[in-house]
Amino acid sequence: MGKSSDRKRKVNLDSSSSITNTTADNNDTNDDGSSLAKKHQATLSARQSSSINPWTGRSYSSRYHSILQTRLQLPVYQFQSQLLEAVASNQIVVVEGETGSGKTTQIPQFLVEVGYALPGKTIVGCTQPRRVAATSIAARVAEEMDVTLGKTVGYTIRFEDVSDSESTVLKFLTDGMLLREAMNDPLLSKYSVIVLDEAHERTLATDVLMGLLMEVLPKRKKGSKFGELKVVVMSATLDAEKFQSYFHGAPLLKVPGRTFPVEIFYTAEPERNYVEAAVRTAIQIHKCEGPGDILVFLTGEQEIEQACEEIRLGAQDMGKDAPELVVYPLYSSLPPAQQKKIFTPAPGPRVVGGPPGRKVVVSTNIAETSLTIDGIVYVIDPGFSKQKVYNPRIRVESLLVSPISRASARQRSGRAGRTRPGKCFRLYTEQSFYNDLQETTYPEILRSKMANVVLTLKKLGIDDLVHFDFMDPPAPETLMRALELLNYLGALDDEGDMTDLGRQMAELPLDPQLSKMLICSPDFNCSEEIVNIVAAMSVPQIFMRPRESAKAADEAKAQFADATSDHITLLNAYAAYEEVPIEERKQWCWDNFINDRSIASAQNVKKQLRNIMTRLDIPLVTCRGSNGKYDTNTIRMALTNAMYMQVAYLQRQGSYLTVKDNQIVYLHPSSVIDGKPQWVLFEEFALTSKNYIRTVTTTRGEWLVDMAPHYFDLDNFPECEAKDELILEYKKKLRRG
DNA sequence: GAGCACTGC
Repeated sequence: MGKSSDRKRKVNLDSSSSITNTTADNNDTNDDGSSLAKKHQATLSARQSSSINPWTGRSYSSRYHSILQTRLQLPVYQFQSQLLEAVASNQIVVVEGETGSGKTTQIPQFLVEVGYALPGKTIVGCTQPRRVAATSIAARVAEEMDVTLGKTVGYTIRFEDVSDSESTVLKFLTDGMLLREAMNDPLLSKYSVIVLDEAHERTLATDVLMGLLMEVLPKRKKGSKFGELKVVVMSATLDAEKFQSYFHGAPLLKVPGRTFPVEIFYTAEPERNYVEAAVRTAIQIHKCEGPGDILVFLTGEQEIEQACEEIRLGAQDMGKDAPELVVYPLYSSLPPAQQKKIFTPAPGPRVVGGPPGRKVVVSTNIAETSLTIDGIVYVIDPGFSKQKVYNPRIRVESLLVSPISRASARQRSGRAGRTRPGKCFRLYTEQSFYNDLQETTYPEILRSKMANVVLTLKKLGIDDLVHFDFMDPPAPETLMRALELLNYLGALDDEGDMTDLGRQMAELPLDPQLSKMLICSPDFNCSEEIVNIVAAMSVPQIFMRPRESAKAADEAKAQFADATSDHITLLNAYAAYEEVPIEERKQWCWDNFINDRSIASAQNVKKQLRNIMTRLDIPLVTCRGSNGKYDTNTIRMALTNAMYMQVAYLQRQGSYLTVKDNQIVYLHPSSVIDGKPQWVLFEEFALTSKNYIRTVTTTRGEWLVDMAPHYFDLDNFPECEAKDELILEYKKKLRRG
């Protein structure tokens, strides 16, 4: 885009509105922060007294003015000029804002109002960890600015881009989406300001973005090719200082929130059974405390359903005269209709003038950040949640019930004070709170496999991973494992440089093994089948198995079963679903114990993958014969080709031993695999009552020897039939030359 | 013979 067209746009903008561009140009090199801020202030005053909306050129609606009145009450308004001054004179500013401060909706607006964005040229971007947040905040802000969603204000999430390159000046997007954009535009050239919201959550994407910004900011100083890039990092209280020091002493602005005090109670003694204690406490509150709803935090579906049942029974025991108590479970795999029930108001009194009823929500961590329930006055916090842990030694990611952090505990108790003063009952001792709990939850980057992150960073042009400035650097062993895997997959060469295959893999929104599987699948003549398998594996569990109808569910699944492969079973179910007419699909899913939300999102993923495949020139070919049957051998070969490092072999005792790590594992009972094959490859470990491997496909020694001769170290193999078979295959291979 | 916390591309 030439300079003259830029100038023209600017002129157009200026003539149709009162927006002036004091900083976005980066031409005002003589200005210091405070004079810029004064200009901003003048601009804002002009704006606020105007009756014409500069973004639309139309008069403001009456709704705009009424919303403006409430906006002006938000605590963040007191800090508007301070913030703008800090942003004007610094590249990075850290904002610490409590809930209710209004920072998320207002700060991005302050920035566009003073001209940081130029329509069609630069925009202000604001990241969110979750899609719902990105879409709902964008909608709210569009309403506040009295503009059309998708024009002046927009959002971008996976599968959905509601923004416009010509007119959008403020865009909300998920942190993962911004990372994707960075892969094609490493200097983030279309952004003039990036607001990283909810940075304290420390999602994988936020952490990578922060490290990336540390590299990008020196290249986006004033006067650089794409102009100056500003960054506003927004965090909840407590760890803002950590962000400040990470960003080399960037100014820190503290914005107070607006919440009510919450009284904290601890138990005198540690509780042995936290579910039972939580149930007891809920009943106790119902008996003894004033009106107000209760929120109970537990760790998983089963625990929650059990606790709900016990609380209902406890309430029944109180008799018909006690006020009514309604109990709702809440976890993510619950159908949306049932999730919405938590918002139904608590029941009224049983008799006119009597004490009102009460609502109890028993929830996973979803209620800690993702969902806010109004009217909660009491919180019960047993102090646990399920957390992902990664063990690089055995290369296993698993879910473990673990103690929460003090930051989480404070977040949970805060849920009691959103509408009025509340109480929080922590089912552990005060001593335990201070001595046993960690201050903050380990960031996700320290609990995850790094293969995908490493691939992303390489694609972003960052070669020196060892010196990449992570806020919390992952363990060297975790990085080593990632580099090793990517080398095995052929994404990185022996020097650690990205290969053409690696570049293609980075384009796909998948784990590296799955990317490789998809890219190489045409070699096995089955990319149509592999894209279905990969899509079905990228979504939550498709086969449902409710405890009360386990047998029927197993029978339904058996119709799709392929005795050699859980992966192909998944493929059969998915392919059957696609054959069903759209209007009958919901019923079909119900009849066949298929999770309809899940399989529908698999279809979305597939659509996206096929678009990328077209772009990368990966042909779509099928191994389906004229009889409609798959050549399952070639599918299993395609699986083996990408997953030979996740292989286990049968031992005499009937258990399996993983190659390289020598872990004893067992076939998961949900597997449809027939008998005990010699060689299996597996998708995941499930560390529960035993070390299970889940989603398993039988493979063959000869394929492994063909596809991954370098991977198998026969000298260190225990004596077993699998080894004998492998040796035989090697000999055959030698003879073949 | 069993259990998927929560996100995201």
